[in-house]
Amino acid sequence: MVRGQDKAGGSAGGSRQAMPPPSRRGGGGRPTIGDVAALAQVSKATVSFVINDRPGVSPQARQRVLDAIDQLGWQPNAGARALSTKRSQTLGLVMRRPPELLSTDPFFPQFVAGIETGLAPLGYALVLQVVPDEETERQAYERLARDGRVDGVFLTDLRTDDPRPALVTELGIDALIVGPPQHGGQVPALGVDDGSGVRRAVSHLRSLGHRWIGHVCGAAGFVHTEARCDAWRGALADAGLPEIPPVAADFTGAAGARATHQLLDLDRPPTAIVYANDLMAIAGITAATSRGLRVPEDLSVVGFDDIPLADCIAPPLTTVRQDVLTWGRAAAQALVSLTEGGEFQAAELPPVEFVVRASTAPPRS
Amino acid sequence: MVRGQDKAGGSAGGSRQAMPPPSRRGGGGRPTIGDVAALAQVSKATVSFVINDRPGVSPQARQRVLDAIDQLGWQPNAGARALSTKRSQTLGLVMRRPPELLSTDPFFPQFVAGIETGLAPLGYALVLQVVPDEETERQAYERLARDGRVDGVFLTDLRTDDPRPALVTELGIDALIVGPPQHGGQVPALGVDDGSGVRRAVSHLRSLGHRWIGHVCGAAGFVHTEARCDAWRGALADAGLPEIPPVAADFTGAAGARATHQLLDLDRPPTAIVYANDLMAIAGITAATSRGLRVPEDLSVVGFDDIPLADCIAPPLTTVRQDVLTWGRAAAQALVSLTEGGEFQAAELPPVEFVVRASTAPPRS
DNA sequence: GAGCGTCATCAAACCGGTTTAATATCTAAG
DNA sequence: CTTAGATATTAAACCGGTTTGATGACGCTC
Repeated sequence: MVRGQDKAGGSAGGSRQAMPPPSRRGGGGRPTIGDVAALAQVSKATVSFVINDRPGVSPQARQRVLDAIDQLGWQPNAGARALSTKRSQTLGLVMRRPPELLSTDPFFPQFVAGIETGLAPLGYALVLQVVPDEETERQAYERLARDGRVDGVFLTDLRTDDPRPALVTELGIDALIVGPPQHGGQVPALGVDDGSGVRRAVSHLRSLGHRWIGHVCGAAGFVHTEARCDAWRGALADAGLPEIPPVAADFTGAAGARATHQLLDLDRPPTAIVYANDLMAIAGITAATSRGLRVPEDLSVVGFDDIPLADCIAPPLTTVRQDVLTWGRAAAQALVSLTEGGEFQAAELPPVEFVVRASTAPPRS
Repeated sequence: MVRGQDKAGGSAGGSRQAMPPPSRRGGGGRPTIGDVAALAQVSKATVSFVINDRPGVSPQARQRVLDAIDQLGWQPNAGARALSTKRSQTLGLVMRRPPELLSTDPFFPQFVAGIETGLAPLGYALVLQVVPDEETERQAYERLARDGRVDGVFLTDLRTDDPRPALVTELGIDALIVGPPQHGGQVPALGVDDGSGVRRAVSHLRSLGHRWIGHVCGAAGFVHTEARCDAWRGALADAGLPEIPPVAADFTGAAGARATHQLLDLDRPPTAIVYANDLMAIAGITAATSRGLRVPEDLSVVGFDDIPLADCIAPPLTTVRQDVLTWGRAAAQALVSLTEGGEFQAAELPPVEFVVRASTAPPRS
């Protein structure tokens, strides 16, 4: 296919007449500097001068170029990226999270390491972005997609009504949701069954004799938080146990302690509590201990994650362990195969592991 | 400067005579497919076929190309990267660490987040690699440098006699050491004074009345481990306190517990222990408690890092907090300015903060 | 020995911004 | 009115791999 090369011939200058708009490339291709130049009726060089803020451009031409850029939604392709192949051999991971909260989460580093072990043998690289809010997040994905820096992106920490599945579909970039499949199902997903861990915890506690079990869930609005909460309700119902309303927290130690006190302040406090992560569980143990309760004699505690510290505290924490490393590796392989062949087959992930330590025991009475 | 374009004219085939080797580009430029083609006396296309394992190349030509590639140390530039500018607007971070150990470290995610907050406003991206061993690490840097994927790299977790400063100098890529300046001083460095935190800890314990203080240091071979150990010795000497030989550990909870028992098994056990990180300190508290000691009444404990959990355990951990986020941001800005202007001026970093909580108290007697 | 098919080889075009060098236009001075 | 100088403008080359289309060499058959 022939594409118009710069401005059509004829004497420069003179009167500028309206021309039929040059044909845009069809389909999903992003606009180019040539498209902008054609639309603005200038040369590519002038467009380049404008976007690089170089002198030698008349205000009129500059404005036409700016308008054209705006109209086409164009932005310079980072370094005529991955020039011939159109493939950058690079995947993107955007984390939306307040930076100061990142270190509370054992998931992130493990998952990144897992991605890397999956990507390295395939010759792929990973570009990482950490953004503070939704607006920045959106911009990050748009930039990543438009300048062709990545062949595909991971979507983590999906929220209920998350705009990103629609966004990546609109941008036309390959994406993989890290977590359970979404309702719409537009974007492929790869995730372990969060619920099975919770069910294992409930069944463990029930077999110990617990009948009155509380739950401290994670930050509201996250898909996996809802999933775990639902699983908890389901597990209780299946076991024929009564339900204490789950207490909302946000994965931080402070919130975990607060939620624990809230549960223990009930007229009939639970004999066991399942937490949505280890950090809150450990804070919960400390909170319970400070009230004179002994763990596990007076209160059984189950965490989630199996952070390295879970084994180092007193009592060692009974918890749910996910093989995040393997998960990350599988996700990497799945996304690469998606961007290369278009085919996606959900890999088999190892099931969550239930690690029984010493923070759970039969209830007192 | 004119560069030889493909094979010089003349009829193809026929006798192959030795030609004077085509002039290589001078200086720091990496060799190109054209250089390889000229040296192998084939066209660029043939080289491309060879390196892409496509059919249609005679064994002889293939071998000559492979030899030429080998001789020049050439590898294909990833996508004619950052084509005109020669700048990828991307920085690289290579973490050499067993993937399963990554989540023990609060430094990594915080630092990455800090880099990102520094990089995002400048329009830079970060590519991340996690490698398991030194060989892979070296390869990672070489690839990153040769295919021009990054403009510069961060060097973290520097070891004594680390090969990387020499490596990046040899590869001719900009680099920034994250940590105290190195002896050679070839590569600029940006780091907080690890020692001051240790000195603060010792001075705090001394003012409480402790005279017999132990130290559990981190994994051997790391520059910052040595720095903290040296600082500890210096602080003891300055304070006129006797020195218990520091116990080597490796930053894991298990090692922290082991080292703690080792210190408490001494004929005259210390009344306070300073740990090289919080994880070991918390494991140490648990170990001491399991021996019937109370913290802080019978043993004072000081950690390092101020992980989110430090505040959630009993007793809350007295520890040294570094502003890793700010550090990462400053490192990002410094490395960008280095790659862009060549100038490096060490930014001012906030000093470490000493957080007094409840794991330290005056000694018993 | 002409005709055909196969295979190795390479010149040239291409990807999309950047930069150079040359041209066109305009103003001010002579 | 001519000319020098400044300014606006753009065609073309360039960066470095990839791919195409064409050419040439060779072996085989009739």
